[in-house]
Amino acid sequence: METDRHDYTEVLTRHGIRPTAIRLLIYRTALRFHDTFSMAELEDALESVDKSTVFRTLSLFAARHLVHEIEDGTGSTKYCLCRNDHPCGINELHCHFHCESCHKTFCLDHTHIPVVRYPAGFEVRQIDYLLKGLCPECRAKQHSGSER
Amino acid sequence: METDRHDYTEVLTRHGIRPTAIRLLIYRTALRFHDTFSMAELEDALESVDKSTVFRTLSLFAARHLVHEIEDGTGSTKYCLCRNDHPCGINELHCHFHCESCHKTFCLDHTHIPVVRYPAGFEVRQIDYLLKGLCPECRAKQHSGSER
DNA sequence: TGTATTTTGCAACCCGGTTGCAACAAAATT
DNA sequence: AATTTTGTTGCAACCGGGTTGCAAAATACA
Repeated sequence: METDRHDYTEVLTRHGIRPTAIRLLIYRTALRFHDTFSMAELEDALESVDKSTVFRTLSLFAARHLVHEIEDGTGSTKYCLCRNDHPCGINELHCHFHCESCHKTFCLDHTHIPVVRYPAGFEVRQIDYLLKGLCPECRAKQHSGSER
Repeated sequence: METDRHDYTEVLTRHGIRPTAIRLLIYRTALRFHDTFSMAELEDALESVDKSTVFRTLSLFAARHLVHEIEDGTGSTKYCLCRNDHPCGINELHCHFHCESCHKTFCLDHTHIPVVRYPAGFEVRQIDYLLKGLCPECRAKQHSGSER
């Protein structure tokens, strides 16, 4: 839980976001999550920031391609920091994995989304690829249990 | 808007679902949608059935693999009838396309989801592949307009 | 036909997300 | 530096899709 004192002003400005104190704080806090996080989780980690501010900040970050939004089927949007410093092209997107047991959603950073051939006429701007099942931990737990 | 009088009792029973009058009605109504539909759309098409019943019926259908649930990022779950008469394997799933302009979600029935190589330890049970962008109609409209 | 079980409708609720507005802070202007 | 303008934040209220408890109705079963 060490506090990151590095200054990310430049990161925000590069994305066309005004680096207010709260935005920098939110960005620093988001960095602590290595996989995805929800608005609520970020809110908890922040304590003193209002939920509407967190919401608006994440929306802004998403619009400026600083975070990705992920629908993992739980009904609550997840976010993850984009490690690229430019808007991700279709070929740079990575897959996500949602564990149906512990409900964590993982970034498979090294697993790129394969682009399918789709019918003519459609214009694709974004792709989501979501695997669902059991994460390694939950799988181990399950097997060690009643071996069902 | 013709009414389908065919009897789908057998379809439901084959999936382990008791064929009550309402469930048959809901199934027949769902058949009228060629792409995906939301709970609300189905409710409208049904008129006289309560929303909780529609909800519980769709949940049951989904649990019994009679419909697929699709998260298209709008926050409202979409459904589509599964045309297979057995639970779809990982290799039988199809992609979906969500239009960011008209907000319709299409089934790309003939575009199967490519299965990626994922890190060891994960157990995959389900995959969602969602393309987002403009559907052919909206794309045409946009181009014919101010040609921006 | 009477009893047990399941399904349905109604109403109320939950909760993540979203918005209007006033207070506040930062930036631009004089 | 003081003032005006613009953008940001917190608060509270709201919205809407989804979900649940419960009693009534329908269905299965003895």
